Amino acid sequence: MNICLVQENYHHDDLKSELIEKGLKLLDEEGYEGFSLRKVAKACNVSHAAPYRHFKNKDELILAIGMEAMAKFSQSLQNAVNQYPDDPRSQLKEMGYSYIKFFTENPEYLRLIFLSDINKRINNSSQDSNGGHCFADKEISEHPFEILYRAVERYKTVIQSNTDNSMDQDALVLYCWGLVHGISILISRKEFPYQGDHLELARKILWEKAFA
Amino acid sequence: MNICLVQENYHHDDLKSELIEKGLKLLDEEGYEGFSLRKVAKACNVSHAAPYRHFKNKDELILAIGMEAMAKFSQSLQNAVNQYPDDPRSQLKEMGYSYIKFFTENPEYLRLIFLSDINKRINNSSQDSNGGHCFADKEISEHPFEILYRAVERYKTVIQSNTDNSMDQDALVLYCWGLVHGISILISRKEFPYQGDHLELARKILWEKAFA
DNA sequence: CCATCAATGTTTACGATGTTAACATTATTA
DNA sequence: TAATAATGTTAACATCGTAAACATTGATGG
Repeated sequence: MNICLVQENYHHDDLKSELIEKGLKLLDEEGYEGFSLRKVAKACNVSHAAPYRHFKNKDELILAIGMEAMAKFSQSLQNAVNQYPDDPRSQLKEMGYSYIKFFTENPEYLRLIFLSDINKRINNSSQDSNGGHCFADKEISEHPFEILYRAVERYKTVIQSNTDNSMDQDALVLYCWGLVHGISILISRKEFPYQGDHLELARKILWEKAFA
Repeated sequence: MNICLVQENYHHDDLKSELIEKGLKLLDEEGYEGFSLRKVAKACNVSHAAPYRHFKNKDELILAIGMEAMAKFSQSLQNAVNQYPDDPRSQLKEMGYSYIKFFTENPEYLRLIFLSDINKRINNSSQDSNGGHCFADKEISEHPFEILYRAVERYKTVIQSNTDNSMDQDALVLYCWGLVHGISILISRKEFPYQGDHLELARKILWEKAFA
């Protein structure tokens, strides 16, 4: 009955992955508050203590789910950059737009990343041992922040050759990151009252003002 | 023993206020995760079911606490504006700085406002009946968003007379709000890696770039 | 091929929590 | 002063995270 290419685990073929997958689904359906270990276990047809064989506790499972979301996020940002191989300014614009679009389309991911301390955990573990290029055991390109950071670096060379803008790198990164992060949150959480296409408005801001 | 000017309630003089007050304290001390109705009740020397006489459920208490925080926040923004009675640009700069400073100094408030759906609740209730100038039964000046919105309005008249900046009001508000909101979150949650005075960096961004 | 063992899943139990219902007490008021 | 509404308490229940004891299964070495 159970056809599976990679029979990594026995009893339940790769329960670990299924917990993450079903957990992400539960998170989407019931939101962060409605999320519980026991529900995830039930969704996997498994006793409520089974997850403890794969995750130290609830936070560890949420962290793993967050890694999954973060990987998709990184991929989305990287795709945006790749659209403009030789145009740092457009790279940054498109990446900013993707940033906002991602969280607008996945509001629960935003909650997840905000609530769990994923970012801090990732930053810590990346300093530890593996040079910062690994999300737990999930093979992944990069931390979203690194993608953004380097995009800003390239952007900086462009705007400095044109105008004599003297913002240093740190300030510029905080400016760019803060802007897209804040807009993402306001739109995603529907805190910005506006009758119209929020994403279009955001796009206009990035293209015509912030990163123009 | 119990000396109190306003004996609003009997058994326990004004338990409702004390629940909010002790709740805010608990939130500061133990964070959002460590917050529980029963702990708050215990902090007030009251049975764990007593809060239900004053709040429909846990969320309602958290909402009330959030209102309290929001009122402080509004006050902080208003103070910033008042520093520059006749200079819209400086008003916006100073308000943006206060915005960031407030959340940097009260990280738990940020979590609170983010986690509870305070903003949405306020927006809804402000459309209902009272014209948007009331936080539940807490008398308060204004919703922080309104203060910001009107500051941007005034700012807009200034920048349009100087340059021919054609951003419409909505875009400009989202730009300003998103920027300070995002920077607040990144700094408050220590997600922005920087060895230096974060607040100074933020101030520089607002003064020399974003709202210059 | 079988015995051992580690990996994985189950059952049971415990304490904390949110919530409700039934009851008790106090302040207000008719 | 009696009735009533407001407020607080106690008891109970379901859910939850977590841990310990136990069971089962797949892998491994003789």
